[in-house]
Amino acid sequence: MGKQMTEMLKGTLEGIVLAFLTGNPAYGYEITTWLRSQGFTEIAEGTVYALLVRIEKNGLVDVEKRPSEKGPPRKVYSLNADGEKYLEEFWTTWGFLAERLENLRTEGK
Amino acid sequence: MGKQMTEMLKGTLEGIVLAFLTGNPAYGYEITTWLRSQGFTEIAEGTVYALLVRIEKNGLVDVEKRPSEKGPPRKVYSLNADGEKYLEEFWTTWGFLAERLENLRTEGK
DNA sequence: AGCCACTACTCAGCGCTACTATGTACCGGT
DNA sequence: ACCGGTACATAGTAGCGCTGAGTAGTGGCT
Repeated sequence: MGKQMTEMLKGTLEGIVLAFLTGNPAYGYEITTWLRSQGFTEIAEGTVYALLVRIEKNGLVDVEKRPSEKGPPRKVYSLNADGEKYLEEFWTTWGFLAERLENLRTEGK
Repeated sequence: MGKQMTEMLKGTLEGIVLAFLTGNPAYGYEITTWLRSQGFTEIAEGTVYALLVRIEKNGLVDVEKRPSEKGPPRKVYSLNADGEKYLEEFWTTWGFLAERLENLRTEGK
């Protein structure tokens, strides 16, 4: 993956996943597949699982184990109240940053 | 500083500084002051100087030492050809990310 | 003279996140 | 028996921004 993208994903990947989870419970493998379909073709599986462990530990998601038709049981993650609040803050932070950068890109300075 | 902002700045702060430097040579203290005026009130001085050392080492900027009216001599940084190229790639990367996030925010998924 | 504020740069050590690389495990088709 | 697809896990690494401290020069105030 490009080094720039790797660095830029820090902080944003978490928001992306939480946003995807909004009203849409999903499991790790599914999230990875979705990310790839969105153009994040080089995001490693391990990265996603590590992120899921983290947001679970931080209490942003609820987890439910479900048997799979194929392969090992799935861990289905869904956004809880704390996660929604955290996601709101994420959008605020990102909104500020995006606005500043958009200004820089268009105006020059 | 908010933890989310800290993480999100990784990768983007560099681009912000490089963008500021476009056609506008500046020194560390000046850049710090400008960042604060842009709303990045909590970015530490040390962070900026470390970033400047890094982009200099990576050959993205040229440096010129100039005496100051007040205080120690200034190190004035200006974007060079490699820096401009790097900045272009930054905008491409950021553009992709911003588009994906904007979709997520508005559409839902 | 002594003190303080502002200007200006430096550096060691830390925390966090994404990546790399590898391993485990279940199932179906051939 | 083997392979490919599904599904999860984890130890170790690299990179970036932050913390906290230090060094130095200038000018103003008392």
